[in-house]
Amino acid sequence: MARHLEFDEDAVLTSAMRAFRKDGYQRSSIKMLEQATGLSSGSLYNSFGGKDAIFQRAFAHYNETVVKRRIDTYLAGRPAKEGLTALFVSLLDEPGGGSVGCLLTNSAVEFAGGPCPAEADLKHGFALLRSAFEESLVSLPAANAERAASDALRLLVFYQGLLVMIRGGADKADLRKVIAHEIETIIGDINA
Amino acid sequence: MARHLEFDEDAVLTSAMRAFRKDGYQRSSIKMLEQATGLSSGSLYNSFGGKDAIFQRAFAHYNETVVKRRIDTYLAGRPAKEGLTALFVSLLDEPGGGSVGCLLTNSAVEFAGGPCPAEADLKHGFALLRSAFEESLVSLPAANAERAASDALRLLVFYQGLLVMIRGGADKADLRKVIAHEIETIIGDINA
DNA sequence: ATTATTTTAAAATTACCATTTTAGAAAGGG
DNA sequence: CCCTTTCTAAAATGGTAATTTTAAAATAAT
Repeated sequence: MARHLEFDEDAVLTSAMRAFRKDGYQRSSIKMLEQATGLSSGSLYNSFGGKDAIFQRAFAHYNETVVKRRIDTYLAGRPAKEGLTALFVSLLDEPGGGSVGCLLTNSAVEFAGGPCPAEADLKHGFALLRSAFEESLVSLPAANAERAASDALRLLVFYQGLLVMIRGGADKADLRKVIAHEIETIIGDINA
Repeated sequence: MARHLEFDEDAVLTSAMRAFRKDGYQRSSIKMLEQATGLSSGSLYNSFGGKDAIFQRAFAHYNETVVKRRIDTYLAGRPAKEGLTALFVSLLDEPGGGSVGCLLTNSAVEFAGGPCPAEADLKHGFALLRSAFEESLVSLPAANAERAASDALRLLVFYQGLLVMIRGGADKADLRKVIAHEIETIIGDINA
């Protein structure tokens, strides 16, 4: 047989993920991925197959780590209002002021013209968030299943818009107020 | 003196705008812009200066035509609820099912890492929408100026999120329901 | 220790991109 | 009618992209 891989795949995917989050798929060149991961292009191609494949793996890694952790940290076993507010506010306070970027938002926009190399992961990421929002909402005492499903999508729309406006340079304090209003009215409406 | 321009600048900007909306700045190569506009690269460079300049001009054109027309068509002299609903729903029904894309959304995301060649136009486009939303909301009988300003940003966040989710392939009927709920609660809240 | 096999690094390849240059065609003032 | 200016088209340039190939280093079973 032969030797083992010399690098930690998880660490490489995390680095690649960071590059894609910050600069998008197209602007992240192989050269930048070499610098970000510490691997040479030869190793990257040998280990993953190509840029598309690296992106796909990094995207899956994003869903499994960033998205799921975010859901777990803020929503799991917490009252809906408190958890959702904390989750949305946390988007404002990301290291670098949200400048890391959301792979879901970025990819939905970047690949709107054609197919995304991680199409399934994109859909899956959206579904993860939507289900988590829905689960949080149905836990409310006065919850209605059908309405929770619709409001979960509404929160997802709001979530994506928030990330766009953060990237667009909107004022953080203003957005904080907007988050409070949005969540209050959605939950207030359910309880009404 | 010398001869005149042989093409219609407005028509060229409209074509370039369409290309940028559909494929973004980076993916719209000069070759594609040649095909879209019918001009050769020589003429494009001679007339506009370069890709950045074409983008900037196309962006300004987008604000002046698409954004302003949209505001005028749906919000001018109409009750807030009716106008805003019509405006947001119209995003779903764009030719190609919203696949043309919004230059504001796309650019905010595409240029989040660095500077946008049309930075001022990007800010201006956001401001146009935000002011229009605000104006629509302050016209409500029970309006409060401060709250209207905040709710206008909230609508802008929602607007951007909607465009992301349209590009991300969300179900149109579901989004229609979400739009109705969002506008109803914002306006209901003001009247309450 | 040898050898087969894989990893790695670096150079080579191929393609495309933005831009410039060059050469030629088309005005409009004199 | 001519000649300068500006427009257009096409080829040329320089850079960078993704990927492949080549060669060397490393490893693990025999």
